[in-house]
Amino acid sequence: MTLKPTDIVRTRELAFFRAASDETFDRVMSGAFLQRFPSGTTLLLEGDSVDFLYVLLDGSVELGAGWKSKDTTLAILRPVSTFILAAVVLESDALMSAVTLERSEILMVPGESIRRAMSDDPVFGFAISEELAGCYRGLVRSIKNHKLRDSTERLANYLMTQRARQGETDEITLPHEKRVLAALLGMSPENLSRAFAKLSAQGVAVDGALVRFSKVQALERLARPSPLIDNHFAQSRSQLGKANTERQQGVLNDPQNR
Amino acid sequence: MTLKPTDIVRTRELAFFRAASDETFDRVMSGAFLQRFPSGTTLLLEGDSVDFLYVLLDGSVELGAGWKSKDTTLAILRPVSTFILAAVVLESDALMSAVTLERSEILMVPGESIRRAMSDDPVFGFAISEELAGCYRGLVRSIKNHKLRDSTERLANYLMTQRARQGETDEITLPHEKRVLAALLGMSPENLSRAFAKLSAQGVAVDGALVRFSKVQALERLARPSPLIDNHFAQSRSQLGKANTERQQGVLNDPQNR
DNA sequence: ATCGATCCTTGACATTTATCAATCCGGTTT
DNA sequence: AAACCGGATTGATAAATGTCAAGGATCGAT
Repeated sequence: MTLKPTDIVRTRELAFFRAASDETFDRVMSGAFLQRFPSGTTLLLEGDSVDFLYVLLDGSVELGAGWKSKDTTLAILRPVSTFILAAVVLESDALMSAVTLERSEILMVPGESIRRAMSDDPVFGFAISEELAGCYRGLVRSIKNHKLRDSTERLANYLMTQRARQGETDEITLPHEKRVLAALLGMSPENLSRAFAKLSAQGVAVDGALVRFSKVQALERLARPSPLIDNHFAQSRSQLGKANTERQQGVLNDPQNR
Repeated sequence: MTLKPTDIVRTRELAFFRAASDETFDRVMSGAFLQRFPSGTTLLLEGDSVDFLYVLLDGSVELGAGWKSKDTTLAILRPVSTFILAAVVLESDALMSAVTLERSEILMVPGESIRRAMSDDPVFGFAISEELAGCYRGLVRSIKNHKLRDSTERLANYLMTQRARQGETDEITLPHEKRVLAALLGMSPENLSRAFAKLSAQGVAVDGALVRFSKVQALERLARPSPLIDNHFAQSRSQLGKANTERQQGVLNDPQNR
């Protein structure tokens, strides 16, 4: 599949590619190629040795892992974002599996190109460090979210985050099926239903994918969002001098979340 | 507190300092200084803006976080290791608190020195990326450990890891108080006691800090350690061509664990 | 030797979450 | 319209974990 100009533009939206010189960028992209996958495709299994950086340009991808017949979702990615960067930098095996949740368009960049560019272009190298640091901090937030909050509190904060992203309105649309959302929040679908039911006391009304808030303050009092866990404390778009590369891994990796 | 030659040597044990040229290393260290802290000292609170890379040279440090009157331990560090590297790279606030668990010796390196060296010395910059990638993968392992295993399984795997590190013997010494160990494994001290009791069926006998194994195979069958979660699958020391920079964050950050 | 502090253990109980089964609902096919 | 399907909900139950309280072991200081 050949690369269209529009794919190039979207790829360059990534903070660490924006930091690269044109020369570096062109050299990295010269070995890259685009692939389209149907929904439900396993892109990689944990333990696979892969030497490509994956760039999700369209669709969505679930990162997960399993052990002893149990499975868990670690993150859901939306465009434009990358995955298995850490494995590429260290030339090691993937620790997570990746499965498409819908038809997806994915750019595959040879790992060697990335590593060479890091060595050749210190600005690019620094930007990769920033990206990795952001991913790391996203994981720290995710762990705190899981270890410090019960399922209802996680849902409440998820709703507050969505609300912040969808414009502080009192009606939002859930971007995933509820069972996917449940996996993302680390609970069973049954418990997600019950968590929604509990939040009716805080004025949360669910109708399919639509969620309406009638008592935002009560919800916020329960959610108690924190800038040290949640990443929606909008540096307003304008004052965003330095790109925020942090990822809300394990809660939602959203391109707005830079 | 002035820097002794031995401190310099120990600091250089860090993979990313070993990668640096002498010139880079000297420049980074020129602004650094050593501090000694008694046990129980809070080095930083989550949310603090700090611009130092902390290098633990002696003692041990607990990284933790809290929310709504709850607290959790994220990792326990032993020499030689660093913390808040990600915050330094991104010039942002700490997401975790750090408290000394014993009298500790800590080298503090100005963040600006690190960032400048990353830009000036691409080899050093690359090594920092490797370090960050290793920390990231350590956190992924930690999340998998917590979401896929129950408390008894986590303890069983912790014991297997310690056994591997202490030389595949059938008697090991726990390196922490049991309540610290409980926090590290994400359970209450009470449940740690019960988990030990359950493992007596697998031939685990506890006597204070001493743990004896009489049925290693049974224990291993329950623990089912995996190279995709646990990091003790010894690349034997000799074939260790490339340093393994991965950190077992949240389980134990051990200097052997490179 | 005794006291006291700290840590560990144990039991009873509450809470949280998962699991299983049944049902419901919306949309599509026949 | 009837049948059907997948996802979502609800209820009942079980398992895992946390909390509270009491008691026991250990160690150091007096």
